[in-house]
Amino acid sequence: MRRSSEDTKALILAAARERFAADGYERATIRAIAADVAIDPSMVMRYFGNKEKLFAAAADVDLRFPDLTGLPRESVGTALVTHFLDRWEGDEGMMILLRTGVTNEAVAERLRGIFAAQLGPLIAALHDDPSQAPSRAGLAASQVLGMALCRYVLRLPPVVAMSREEIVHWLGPTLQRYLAE
Amino acid sequence: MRRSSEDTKALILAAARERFAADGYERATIRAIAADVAIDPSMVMRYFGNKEKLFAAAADVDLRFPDLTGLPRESVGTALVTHFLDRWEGDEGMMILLRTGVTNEAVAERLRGIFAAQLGPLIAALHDDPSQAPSRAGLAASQVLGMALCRYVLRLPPVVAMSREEIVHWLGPTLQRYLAE
DNA sequence: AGTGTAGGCCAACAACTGTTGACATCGCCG
DNA sequence: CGGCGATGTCAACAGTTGTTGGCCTACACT
Repeated sequence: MRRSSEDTKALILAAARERFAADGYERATIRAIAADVAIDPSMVMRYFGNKEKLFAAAADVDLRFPDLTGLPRESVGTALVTHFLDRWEGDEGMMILLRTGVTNEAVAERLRGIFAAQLGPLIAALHDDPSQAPSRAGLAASQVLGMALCRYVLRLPPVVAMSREEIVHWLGPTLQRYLAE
Repeated sequence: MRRSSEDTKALILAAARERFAADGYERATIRAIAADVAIDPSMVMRYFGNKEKLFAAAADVDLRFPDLTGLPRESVGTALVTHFLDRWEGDEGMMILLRTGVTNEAVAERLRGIFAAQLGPLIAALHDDPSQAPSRAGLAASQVLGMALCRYVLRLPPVVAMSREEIVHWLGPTLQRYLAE
């Protein structure tokens, strides 16, 4: 029985996500991805055109920011932390963006775009004076991304060892202050 | 007039630092570094053996943590922020470690070592109950590294636009809470 | 002036990369 | 049964990378 075109395309994409998340853009080779699916590298080219397009498909993730407007104002901090922990542990998308964004200017630009288009407005809606919103969003991003960096990328042992509750307990008030105070 | 051996070696090292800081390990090629110094790539090999050793020389940075024990207890937070801002703006060492540590396991391991050997004890000395020190150090690292990531690596515009004073104003209390409360 | 040597260049290597085009084979449909 | 399109393989390409060894050449010293 042969696989359908869509099936192998999905297999390739899954393998590519893993490789890009684990190794970054340069070290995730098309040959390695193809080997993971036990397939010829030329298949990857046929289905995705070239490496850049394959990466674009693999890195097409939706941050799915939650709607904070319905929440009691004093709990936006914890809400954001828990959401991001879920997001990071859910799939490899976040890891891909961070691992590659650090050395790939195009991805960094994309992160700036996501940040400005999605997180900024979200924060702006919370506050009376919207002029402070970008700075506040930036501060929040720094703490959230820093936690992700230490826990999921650099794997600092004490940070890995912390429970979700501990992280929420410590980061919640920080984000609360950055966002709403 | 010919250059002395030590001179060119220093030139190569300086160019390597720039390239590794700007491009990361993979994309910083020996040929590019050599071209920056207007020299033949084989010279780089002669002076540093191979690329790994060149990188080791370029990434041999000292974090130079400050001595917090003499400080009034309530100002350790701001002291740590200002120190790290200085450190990041001083030379390329920090940038090299972060850019490469994200995709290079050996550098990540080294960061874990630095963290455990230098930041951990520093924090432990501040607190009565030393069992909490690793978690606290991890939290502090997450905020400091996250700020560096957003400001110097990803260059999120609002974070870049913030002044040193603003950053100290916002991060100081956060670190103070993580470290000493 | 002759010579040894430190500093530097050149050409080439093997390995690896993304990418391409020609060829094989399975399975459906007439 | 025969053919044809979809699925997949093979071999090779051109470029880049780290790395090597042989060669040149300016300069200090006798």
